[in-house]
Amino acid sequence: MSDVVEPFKGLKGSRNDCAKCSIQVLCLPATINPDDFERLNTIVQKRRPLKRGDVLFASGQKLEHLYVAREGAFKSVVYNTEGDSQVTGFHLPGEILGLDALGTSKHTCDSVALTTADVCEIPLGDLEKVAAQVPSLQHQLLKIIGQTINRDQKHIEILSKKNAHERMSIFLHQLSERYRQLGRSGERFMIPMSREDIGSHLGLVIETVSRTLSKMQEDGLIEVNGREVIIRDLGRLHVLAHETAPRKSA
Amino acid sequence: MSDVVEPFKGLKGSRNDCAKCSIQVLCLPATINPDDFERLNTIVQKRRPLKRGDVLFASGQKLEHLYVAREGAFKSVVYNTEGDSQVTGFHLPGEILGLDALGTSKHTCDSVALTTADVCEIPLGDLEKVAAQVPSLQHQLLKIIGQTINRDQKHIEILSKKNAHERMSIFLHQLSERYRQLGRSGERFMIPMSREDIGSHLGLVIETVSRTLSKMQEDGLIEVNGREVIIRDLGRLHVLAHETAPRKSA
DNA sequence: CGAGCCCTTGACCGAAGTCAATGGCTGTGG
DNA sequence: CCACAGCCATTGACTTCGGTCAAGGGCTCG
Repeated sequence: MSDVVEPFKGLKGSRNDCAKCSIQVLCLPATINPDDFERLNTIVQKRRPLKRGDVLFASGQKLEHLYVAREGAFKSVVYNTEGDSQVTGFHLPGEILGLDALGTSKHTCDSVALTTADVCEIPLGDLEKVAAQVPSLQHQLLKIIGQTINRDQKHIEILSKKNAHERMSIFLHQLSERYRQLGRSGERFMIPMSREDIGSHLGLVIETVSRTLSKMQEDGLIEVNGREVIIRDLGRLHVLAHETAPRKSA
Repeated sequence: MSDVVEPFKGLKGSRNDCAKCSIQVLCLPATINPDDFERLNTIVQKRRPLKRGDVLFASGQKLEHLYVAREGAFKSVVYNTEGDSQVTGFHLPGEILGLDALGTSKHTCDSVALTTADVCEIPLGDLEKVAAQVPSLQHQLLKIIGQTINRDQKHIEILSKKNAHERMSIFLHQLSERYRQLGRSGERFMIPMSREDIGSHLGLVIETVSRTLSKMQEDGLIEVNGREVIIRDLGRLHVLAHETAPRKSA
């Protein structure tokens, strides 16, 4: 299922494989020398195994660690007072979790495992200290955070301008792309989230998600069977996901 | 029009008033000692006056500085290939501009002055260096960035769950709150942006923005006259903006 | 004082939400 | 092993919010 986090064959003496993982996220493509590597290594404390439905951190909790997803999938969920929820993002291996709390030092969302999952834990205080000593790390940290901002802004764009079919195309295309980059198949995969989660994330109701998937299947774009998706026409999906087909007046 | 950026009466010897301004944003409420202040002071290079429509930075430009808005208002706009645009955010005095470029080192949006405006300029490279030496500054920087992320996520929530009336209520309420915090009136203000800009930001067309404002006026919630807005019932606006009145199934 | 914006208002229409029925799966207990 | 409960997903019929199209009014600037 995952030969994903297996690089850094050249680096010996790492305390655990989790350090490799966080290094991969935090330092690539920045260069890092063995000394600095070891320094970062010592602060990546441990990993946590989680099972489906487990909460990695909950809204309101004090920010103590950042996490790097190693394996499995997560969703970020915010709850309004009435208990209705909103999925603000999905997270796959190699992505960073916990940035939501940087602003207030308290988490603003729940992070929930969608599958069996596994993360590395990096105490933020320690990370800040090391970052202050290792310029490339500091820079890379800012970069990763910046990418999170870019992703959010892209999502804002989608939600304010795209219709249901476009949203689903973009969603599937992004998912495919992320799996591909993880070295898995980008053409055939199990989606880890429910229709409900997808709908919440895309600002659609579950029925619309379902109908849209059926339509895409009719059109020969994909094949769906429950949580299994096969992309039949990746080229066309790419076009649909990127074309400037505005809903609402441009 | 603005007695906004006038604090720090106790700090003498600052090279320019712009340093005060950026200090206010970057270091409050963190403590900073005079030495560190002076160090930060030296990197805040200059300020730029802009007039309505001027572009502070454009999409694709290399990231060189962060900016702190001192006076006036800005919008962030992204353009898709076809030239249709999307307003991703509005920025008032005291807010930071340019974070969009942290991820790729290139700006991903245009920042356009909506009014006569004024900013401080902080070279990012220098800022990183000083931040590495001043832990409280580094921490504060992360905090501000985190707040940007939180704001984006809030916006995502609005766009995926709120109807037109709720969006406008939230928009007006936020604007009122921001002006209040700047020491201006939160009950009577000129909105610096066009209906077009508002609509783009909220995922609505201009006609809907207009109609909704008219409806709110009918209801005695506000008074509108072109760009001038008077909040007539701030309490009710607050309720409308915060109540959990879901569009789409909770 | 006329052109060009920006904004408002009305009439109409369609995409997506709501409500409701049905059809698998999965797991549990008799 | 079957039956039944509880999800989750699909599909259809109907409704509605907000987008589209069109006309007109008011400001500003040249």
